[in-house]
Amino acid sequence: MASCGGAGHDGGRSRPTVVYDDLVEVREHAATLQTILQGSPSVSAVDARELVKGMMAKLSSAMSVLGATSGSGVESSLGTGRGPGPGGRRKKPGTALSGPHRRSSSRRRSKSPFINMVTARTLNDGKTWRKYGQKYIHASTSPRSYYRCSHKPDQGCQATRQVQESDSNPSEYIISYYGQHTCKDPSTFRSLLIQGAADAAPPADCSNLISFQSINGAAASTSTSAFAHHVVKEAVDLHPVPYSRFFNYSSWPPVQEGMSSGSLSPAGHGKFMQYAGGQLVNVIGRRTLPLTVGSAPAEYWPVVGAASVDTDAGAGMDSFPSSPSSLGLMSGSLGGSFGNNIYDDDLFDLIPDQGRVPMHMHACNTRPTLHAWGSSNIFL
DNA sequence: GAGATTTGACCGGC
DNA sequence: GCCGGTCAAATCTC
Repeated sequence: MASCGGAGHDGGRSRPTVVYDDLVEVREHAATLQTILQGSPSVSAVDARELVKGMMAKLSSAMSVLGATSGSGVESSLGTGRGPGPGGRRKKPGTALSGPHRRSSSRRRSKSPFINMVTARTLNDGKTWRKYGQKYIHASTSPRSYYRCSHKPDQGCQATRQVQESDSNPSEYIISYYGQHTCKDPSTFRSLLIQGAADAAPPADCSNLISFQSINGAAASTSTSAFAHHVVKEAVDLHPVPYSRFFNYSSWPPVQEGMSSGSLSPAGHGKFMQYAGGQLVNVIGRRTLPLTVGSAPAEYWPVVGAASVDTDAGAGMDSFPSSPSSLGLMSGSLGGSFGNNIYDDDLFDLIPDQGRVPMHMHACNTRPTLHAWGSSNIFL
């Protein structure tokens, strides 16, 4: 009964132990791969392939374990929180809910599916949220705040998010999103656009949109691109759907000196934007191969720096195109293939171009562009 | 007064 | 029994 937590998995190891061990191993492999990608001649592509294979297997194992707990497990070690915001109740009288106030209906409903987790510098992501709870969770020095969409009462929007201060960087928040916005708030206009543009039947699972385009837009003809292709193919082979939906290859091994760096834009020195969880995520990487599969917190990829979001009190969402359509993609190469899958929102990759525009984009003065979703893109 | 936040209690899953 | 997610009254801000 009480010990049913994970005894059935992997020789009696507890579930957290299994996951942790697997992830540690993946991290080690990733580090090795980083070395390979940085041009170590002593390791062949075959070795890299084997490493990737091992990583995929471990990740699959970890995910299968986490899958049972759906969402709650992916944020196991979130950091510290932040004190309550301005306003609100100052003190609580000694009222205790008793007798007539006691609630009888079920309080714990099935949790909305985990959508995404991002690191942000502000809590404003362009959506309107209503805080409904705050709690100090176990082993955490600061509270976790619970928000639901403000439009839940009137439109039944089931989107929720959990906010906690980043452990590594107190100025940042780790935000986990659950459930998809179904409200028609202007802030979710992008979703409506996507919906409207979905005339053409999308692939069965658009969340598996992948781009192998190199970050500077150059042809993906290097061995690195080939490798990237292989990485994703491995992922697909091993984990057709959930894998790609869970992991974000945007942060995949930084491709550095090894690739055709000559054409790399000085301005494109490693930051690019990604749309994640309804937010524009400023992925702080280096010459990262913008290989994107689904959505997932960048921190799952230890090779690259943390992702962060800066919408700065909403200004970011106001001044920055918040959807593929607003970037002119709906009628472009994307066509109608950007479907109405609820995960599609997370599927486009934004990278800086060399141009500079007065667009509000934290730590990135470059003009965001989308990858040329063309023949190099694959629907899985 | 309306809407948002705070916070202790409640409740279900593990 | 513990822990985390949610409820809802009390309270605050505008």
